[in-house]
Amino acid sequence: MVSVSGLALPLSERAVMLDDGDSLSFCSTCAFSSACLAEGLPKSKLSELHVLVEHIGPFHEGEHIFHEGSPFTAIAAVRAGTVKTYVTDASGREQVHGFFLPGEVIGLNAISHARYPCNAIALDTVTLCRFSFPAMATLATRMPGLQQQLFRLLSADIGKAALLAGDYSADERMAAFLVTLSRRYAPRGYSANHFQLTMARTDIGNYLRLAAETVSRVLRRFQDEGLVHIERRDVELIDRARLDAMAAVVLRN
Amino acid sequence: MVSVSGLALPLSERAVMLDDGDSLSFCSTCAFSSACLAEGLPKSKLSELHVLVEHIGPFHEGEHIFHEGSPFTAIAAVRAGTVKTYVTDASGREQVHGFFLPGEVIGLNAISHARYPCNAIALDTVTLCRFSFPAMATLATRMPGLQQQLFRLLSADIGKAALLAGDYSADERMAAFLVTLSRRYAPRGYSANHFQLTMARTDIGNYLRLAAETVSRVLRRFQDEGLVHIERRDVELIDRARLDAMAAVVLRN
DNA sequence: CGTTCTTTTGATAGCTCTCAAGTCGCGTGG
DNA sequence: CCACGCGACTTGAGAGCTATCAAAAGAACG
Repeated sequence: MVSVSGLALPLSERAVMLDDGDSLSFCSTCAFSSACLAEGLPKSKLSELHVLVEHIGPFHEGEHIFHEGSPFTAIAAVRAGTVKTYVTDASGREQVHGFFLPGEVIGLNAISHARYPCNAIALDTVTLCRFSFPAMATLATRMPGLQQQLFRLLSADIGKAALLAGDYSADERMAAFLVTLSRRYAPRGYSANHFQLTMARTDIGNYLRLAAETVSRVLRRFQDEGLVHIERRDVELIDRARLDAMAAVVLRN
Repeated sequence: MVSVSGLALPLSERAVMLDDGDSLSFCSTCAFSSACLAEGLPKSKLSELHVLVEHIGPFHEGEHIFHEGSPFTAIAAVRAGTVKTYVTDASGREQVHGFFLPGEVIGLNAISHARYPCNAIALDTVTLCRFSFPAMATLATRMPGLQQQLFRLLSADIGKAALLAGDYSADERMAAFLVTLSRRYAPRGYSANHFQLTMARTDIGNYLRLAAETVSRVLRRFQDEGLVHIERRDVELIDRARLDAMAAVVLRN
């Protein structure tokens, strides 16, 4: 829980990484790819965007990327690893807001209050692309495509937050969770039906608003019913059709 | 449920209202006021923004303002009345996403998919300020203040959606609902502790993810405990301190 | 190889939902 | 003006889903 001293504001203070040579293969799957890699844009503008980007990390499991209440300076795209965002309520219980996989953007909900409204922590080894938000907003006035992309990202996050707000059964929530993970992993080159959970059962429960025990029981039953095969954090989706059907109630498709 | 023919796309098709002379007193409480009324801006730019605005309505109780799946063209600020946004799930049950009071903005969650992801319906007589979004985005590239305002509005909506997603008791949800209404009415010139509910118990339940009967019971108990005085849709907050305390669990302040 | 955390499994309790009936208010029409 | 009818709201009883408490099994780590 306690952050390592000196890393209290890591998203703004961390040393920039040397180029690891993997930029391009990552960028093509990132949420900013259409802006970063836009082929129709003049090279001068593209380089302006790339100048904004700082590769930071690695953050190790349990390290915080930002804390609730810290001044907002930057958003960041996940390059590698998984980030969990969460808040701790009055009674000390954790409420997980979301998990962010490679290519996804953290910090968007901090714009309105100029402070991060939640904590962000690395669930495994995480590297990030950091974008100074003031600089990015300024650039967006000259790059309508970038502005559009930011509007779209923000708007999409409104919808994501609304999804889990519905009153669904434990089964529906769990199915939606698994299917969503699959749909986010697949386009990034991971297997759609076989992946590793990077978060604990407790985290899943705090995200889905279920007790960790309920998570365990539902997964057990899903396995008994032939929907999935699960061993520790290794997940294989077996009956994808039925899972999709259960998840559809939540995901609306 | 069925929209009056010819009004299927009212937000984009409705006739523009004549100026009712009340623009300024409304605008000062609207979410765009800082942009619309910005005093530091050149008059040329201000007039550009005002040109974007179309006053539309009135919509009467039960009339739809937009439908789920309709092409997204515009966002709108509520001028008068209350708007409810909702979706209907597979089993035919309504999930209310939010209530929008005068000064608040609807349609922001439609940007990412270029379609409205939910329905919007008037709970009483509603008038709106319509903003063509493409035009507004274009203007935002020349008005950094407007762009900032849009980013902030979008970002704030992410947080609003996340609030109700937590697992709170019926009492906490209801207290948060009442306190939030009060806090939104007050700065718009309404009484902070005495106001009318514009929505049915059913709507409140579908918003808070409670059965309508539970809403009724909780309100009854709040009254028995001296927290509020309620008669039909007339609400008076009595013990504001205790209500705030209960709501704080949800609202995080 | 012991310690610790994670996960699983079981038993019980509790909150809220569902079903059902009854009350109230309001608009309509006689 | 009043009776009627419909929808909104209230109130009660019982069931169900999930949380909580408790304990044990299993994996990870030094």
